[in-house]
Amino acid sequence: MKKKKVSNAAIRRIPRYYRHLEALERKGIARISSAKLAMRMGLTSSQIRHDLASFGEFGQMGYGYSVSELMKEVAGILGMDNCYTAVLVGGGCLGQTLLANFPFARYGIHLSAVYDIAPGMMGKTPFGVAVRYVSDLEADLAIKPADIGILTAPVGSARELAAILENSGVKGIWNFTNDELKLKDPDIVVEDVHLFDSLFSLCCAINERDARKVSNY
Amino acid sequence: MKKKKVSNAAIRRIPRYYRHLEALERKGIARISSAKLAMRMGLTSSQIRHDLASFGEFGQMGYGYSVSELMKEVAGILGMDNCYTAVLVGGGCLGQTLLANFPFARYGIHLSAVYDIAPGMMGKTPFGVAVRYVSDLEADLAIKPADIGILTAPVGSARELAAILENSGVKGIWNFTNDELKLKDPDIVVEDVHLFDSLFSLCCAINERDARKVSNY
DNA sequence: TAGATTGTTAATCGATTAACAATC
DNA sequence: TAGATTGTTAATCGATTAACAATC
Repeated sequence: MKKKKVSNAAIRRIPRYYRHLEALERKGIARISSAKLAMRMGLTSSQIRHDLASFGEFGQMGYGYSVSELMKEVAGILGMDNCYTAVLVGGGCLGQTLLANFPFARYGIHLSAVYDIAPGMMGKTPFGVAVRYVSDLEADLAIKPADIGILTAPVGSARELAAILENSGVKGIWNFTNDELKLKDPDIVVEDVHLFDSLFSLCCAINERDARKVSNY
Repeated sequence: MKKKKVSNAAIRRIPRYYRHLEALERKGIARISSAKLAMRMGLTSSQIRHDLASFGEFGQMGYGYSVSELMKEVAGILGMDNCYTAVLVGGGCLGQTLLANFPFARYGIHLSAVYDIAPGMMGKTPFGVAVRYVSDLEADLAIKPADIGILTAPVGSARELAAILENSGVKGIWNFTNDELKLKDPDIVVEDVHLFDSLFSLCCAINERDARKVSNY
C-alpha cells in the first residue's frame, strides 16, 4: 500500500497542507474531509486524496482525516522529525532578516552557526546563533557537518561557497543568491528563492492578462 | 503566427531566460542557438523553441537567436517596458532588505513609496523612496494608483492591506506575508513568496531522497 | 443500517519532447 | 549550394480530475 511514486508536484504542495492543518488545529477543528480541505485550499478533493495517498493511508473512510494525526504524518513527510541542522552562510541584511523572522527551531531545524566576513559581527549571537568567519566554514563543517546550507551571501562568492557546502556533504542548499549553482552531485537538492524570477513572473502574468483584455475589444 | 496559447509553465520560465540572456550579453556573446541555450539552462532545445514561439518569431533559421534582440523581446514579454509602478507596504526588516537589494528601477519598476506605521521612519527616504504612514495608503492610491503592491507587512494586517490594494485597482500583489490572500477579483495576479513552503519543499525532497536511498539496500 | 468519505483505477488534460519540413 | 537551425506538428509523458467500489 505504502510508497507509491511521489510526484514532484505533490512534494511542492505538502508544506502548504501543513500550514492549513496548523491553522485548522488553531481553530480547534479536529477532523476534516478532503472535500472541505479542498474548498479551503482551492484544490480538488481528488488531488488531495491522491497527494496524501502517495505517502500512506492517513484517512478513515466515512470520516475523513483527523487534523492532529494528519498533521503529525505531514510533519514527518516534511522531515520535521529529523532534527536537520543548518548553517546560514551570509550574515548581511538578508541573512539577518531570515534569522529574525523564520522560526527554524519551531519546525525542528537547528541553526548551528551564521558565517560572515565582517569582524564587527564576531562574538555576537544574534537570536542565539553564534557568528563565525566564513573562512572557518570548511573546517567547522568537517568537524560538525550540516544537513542544509542556507546561502545568503553576495553573488560573487556563491559558487565557491556552494562548493564548500557540497564537499562537506550537505543534503540540500537553500539558495538566495542570484546565481544558479552548478553542483557536481545531482543528488544534492537545491531550492532557489529567486526574487527576480518571482517578481517578473508576476509582471509577465499581468502583461499577458492585459494583452488578452485588450484583444477582447 | 503570433499569440498562441501561452502556458503557465512557460510564463514561470521567462524571467530565467532573461537572466541568462543578460549574462550572455555581459560575456559579449551576440548569438545563441536553442541547443546551446538549452545546455546552459538545463532544458531541452525543443522546450526553448516552444516557449519562445508562443510569444512570437524571434529566431532566424540556420542562425539561431540574436542575444540582444531576444533580450529586448523578452524584456517586453516581462513588461519591463510598461513602466509599472509599485508601492511597498511594510517597511520592516524584510521591506528594507528588498529596498536595499532589489534593483527595481534597473528593471523598469518605479517604487513610488514605502508604507509603514513607525513614526521614526517618517520623513526619511531610504534608497530614495519616500516613507508614508500606512493610514495614508488608501488615499494615496486613490490619487495615484499603482500597478503592483508589494506586501511585506506582518501577518496580522495582511488581509486588510490586500483589500485596500485590491480596491485601489492594483494589477498584481507580490505577497511576502505568511497569509494566503483571499481576493474577490480573480483577475488580480498574486505571486506568493512563501519561505516556509520553499524551505520545507527542500526538506521534503531530502527526506524522500533519503528514504529511496535506504530502500535500495 | 444508511450516509459519508476514503483510496484507487481509469479518463482527461496539459506540458514536454521528438521529428522534420521550411528556410536562412 | 550545403549546413545549421528555426517554428510547428505529432507523439509521449506526467499530473489532474472523475468515477466508484470498499468500508467505516
